[in-house]
Amino acid sequence: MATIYEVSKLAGVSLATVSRVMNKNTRVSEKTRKKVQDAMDQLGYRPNSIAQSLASNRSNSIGILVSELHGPFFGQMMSGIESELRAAGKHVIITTGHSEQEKEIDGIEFLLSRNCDALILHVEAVSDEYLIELSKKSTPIFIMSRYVENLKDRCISLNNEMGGYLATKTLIEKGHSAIGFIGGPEFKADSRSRLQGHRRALKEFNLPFDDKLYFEGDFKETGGIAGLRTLIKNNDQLTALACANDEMASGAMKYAREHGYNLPEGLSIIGFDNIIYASYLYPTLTTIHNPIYEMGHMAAKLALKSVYNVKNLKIQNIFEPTVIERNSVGSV
Amino acid sequence: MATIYEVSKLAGVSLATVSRVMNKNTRVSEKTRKKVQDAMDQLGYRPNSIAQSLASNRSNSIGILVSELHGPFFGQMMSGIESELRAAGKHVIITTGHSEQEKEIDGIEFLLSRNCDALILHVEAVSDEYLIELSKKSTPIFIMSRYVENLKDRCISLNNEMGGYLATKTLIEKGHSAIGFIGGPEFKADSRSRLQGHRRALKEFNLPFDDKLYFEGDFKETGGIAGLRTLIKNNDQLTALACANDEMASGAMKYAREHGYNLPEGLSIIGFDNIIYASYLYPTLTTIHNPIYEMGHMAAKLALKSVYNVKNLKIQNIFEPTVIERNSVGSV
DNA sequence: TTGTAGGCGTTATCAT
DNA sequence: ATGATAACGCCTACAA
Repeated sequence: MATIYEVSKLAGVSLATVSRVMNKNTRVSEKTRKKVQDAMDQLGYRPNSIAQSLASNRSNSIGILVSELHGPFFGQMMSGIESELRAAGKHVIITTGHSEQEKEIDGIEFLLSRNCDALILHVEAVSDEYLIELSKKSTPIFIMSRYVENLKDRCISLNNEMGGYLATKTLIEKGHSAIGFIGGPEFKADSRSRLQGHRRALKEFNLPFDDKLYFEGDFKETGGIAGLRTLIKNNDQLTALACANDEMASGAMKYAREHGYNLPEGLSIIGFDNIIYASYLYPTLTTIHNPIYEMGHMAAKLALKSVYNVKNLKIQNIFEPTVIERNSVGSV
Repeated sequence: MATIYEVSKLAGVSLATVSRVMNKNTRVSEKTRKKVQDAMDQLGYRPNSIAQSLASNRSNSIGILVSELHGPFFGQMMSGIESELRAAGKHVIITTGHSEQEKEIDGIEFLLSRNCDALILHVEAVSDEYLIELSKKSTPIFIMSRYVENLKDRCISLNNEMGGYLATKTLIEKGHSAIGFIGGPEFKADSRSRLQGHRRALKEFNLPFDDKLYFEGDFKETGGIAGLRTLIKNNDQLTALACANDEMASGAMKYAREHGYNLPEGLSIIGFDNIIYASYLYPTLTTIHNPIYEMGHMAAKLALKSVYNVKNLKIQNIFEPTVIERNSVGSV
């Protein structure tokens, strides 16, 4: 790879001048600019961004930490962030935390060591305190899909409580009263909020919260299967089920169908997230829309605004969920 | 952030010694090692990997280029690569090409400029010649899910032709003869191979290939919908449909159901890829398994072996597809 | 075993 | 407008 030195030699100018035409800020005469440009083209010169980064303490790249690289949720999120950033000429460096504290911290430190200009984090295992400490360091951090009070203007999150509320309310309004709830892992704040919303809806309609109708799932298909099996065992009067995400809803649908339930007549199911294939399921899944792609965009905008001083960006920190009515919920 | 210089000062040793304890290769006395380690801990020292990379011309990270960050296919692929690499202490830098030549090249140059030790590419728009040229440069490249004859030992790919063949053969053996085929975009090599396999199966069973029963889709749900609509218009005797990927199969299933077909009695559908939610569909989708996660693992192993000299890794360049029988294909 | 010093490819601060 | 030259933080011969 050609270096700036060879370019300067071929163009007959100094290193500094070459650097100047690359970073089209300072003034260079049109004539020398052309000379340099020609030399660059001729040598097929590409700046070494590592060296740029070391010298300028700027990398034009933003670190992203997600729990997993697969799955519709993270896919949408990463896409949202990347498309916005790429349009602004910035790059992303993605790494994973696997929902484990040690790996999350490890990932963050990797990103930091790569001189990222900012970090966009979707972390689940790390504590609020850790994030607050981290935010005091020089690299700005932004938090996706999690609300930390002390860092609220750096968080882009969904009103999960409202989502949980809407899900259960939707079922109640269709006449259901024996409603099961399959939640996510309780160590995740999202899970707790969604459950809380469920409880609020029950309360509002004077329905009791029954431990026997609650199951702590894993946000995966298996959790939906195990959950429904358990809930049915606990209460065979069950007519409706709210799941804290669509994967679990899909698992529950599968279990229900395999055990002779007609959907939605025999059992109404509502999901959460509105992941891409919710509409591919049969019956198509009624669910709570989680605008994660838009939230990714917004996190990117927030970074662009506060790190690169891009102007005219309106920031919205909290997104509201909406009900997507499809065919998996029936009236009783 | 503390630098190596501060560590050396605090520990009372030279820069070189600190560097040595970091890169635990050369010998350092246990005593000084401990001194240095203590100084590091005390300062919360983290090496700046940018500087390391510039100085050593090694980044311990591997660049990955995928078409999109979302979607089950790429998710599985990235996960496969990342998990293998992470276990070996290497990191990934992911970027996207969006199936456009310019963006793919742009992405590759970004990765190159970040001093990646190797590149794992899933490129669709760039030419074989470009890849061959690229492979001559100093950064090794490995190619996912695409077969380039001159670079065959650097390719990890699926036998797509066989997959296409198996899909159609499966339908024929269930008694179908009026078989539609919704392919992927023809500029993609995968699409062409799958179509070719379809034609081979037809030929083997003495069935003619009929232009009216072929539709060039887009590998998305919409392609399945548009495709089935067109094929039905062209031939109302259609009893079976092979789709070049599961997304299109899912679109076709949706269209079919909305137009009064019973599945699979009225229409048999087979997909391709066996993406995660193929088994969530109703009826569960019979499809061709594409072991993309394993292929990701293998690409990572290939990189580890040839770039970092990791031993005892068996490399398999071509993977064979298998038929996954579920419930979307019926007998006629 | 440990230290010295030059170099990695840029940027940025001075001069000129 | 352009050119020297010192950083940036680390690695790695070469010396000691």
